[in-house]
Amino acid sequence: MPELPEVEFGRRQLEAVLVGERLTSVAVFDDPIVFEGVSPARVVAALEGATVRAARRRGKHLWLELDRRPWPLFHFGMTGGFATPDGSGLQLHTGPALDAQWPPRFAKIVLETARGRALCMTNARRLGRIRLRRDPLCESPIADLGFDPLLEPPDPSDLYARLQARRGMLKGLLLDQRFAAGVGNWVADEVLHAARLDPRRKANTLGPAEAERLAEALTSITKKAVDADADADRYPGHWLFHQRWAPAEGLTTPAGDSIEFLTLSGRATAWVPALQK
DNA sequence: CTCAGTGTTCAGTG
DNA sequence: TCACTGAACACTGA
Repeated sequence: MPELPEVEFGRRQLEAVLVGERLTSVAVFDDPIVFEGVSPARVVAALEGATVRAARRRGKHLWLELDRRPWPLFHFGMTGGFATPDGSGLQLHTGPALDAQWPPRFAKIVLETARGRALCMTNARRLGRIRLRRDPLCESPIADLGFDPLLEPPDPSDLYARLQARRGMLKGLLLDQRFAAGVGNWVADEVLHAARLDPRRKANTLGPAEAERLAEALTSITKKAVDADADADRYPGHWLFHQRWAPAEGLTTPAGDSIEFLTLSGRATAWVPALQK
């Protein structure tokens, strides 16, 4: 998915549909990959009858706080999202848009509540994971995450110090979840675009002023995307986002600067050489 | 048929 | 051990 903005959208879905509700029916689709070998029976036993207290997010990870443990964790990998029977929900890379079909294609788990609400997680490419943890913040994988730009806006001088200790390219560093949690491929490019930094720059070559621009961009880009409900149509028109998905036709920004496309740190990368140094 | 792809992990290297 | 790179994973849709 699903990067920080889309995952936060998912958290709000969980909150709106499930918080305060008792889970009366849990249907699990047998998938040893998505469930990491945890048996369907164990997942059902953990959730059925429990009441949802809260929906939390850190980086690209989501979890539900229940009135008993363990708690379920959700990670989407590169595809999927949550869906409800009314056909709403944000689905990424799952092919056809949600339709009347329920549960939808690629459903991995369906949760139903005592008051008749329902929510389902889909995951077409099976790179996502559903896990059970007793204390998510203190256990892998969430315990290994770096700062979340929304939950813990980085202090510019702290960020500068951490950049000094890194020799790799900014692009690769931003994608490292132990460095900054929730930054994915398009967010990384958008942040570097906003901070006017070349994605190939080595982290330890940045000056304090550049580190400050990076810190500011990390919070402002993620905040704006979340405020727009991860709806690309509501993202500011000058964002690189609008051009990066169609390189063939969008080789320049609205301002007329050319956009460069290259694979960096193994990911498709877009930037504007005239602006990003 | 081939290939890219909004993520993560692991093996290999320095 | 750490930091970094690139391949692998699994699957859909163009």
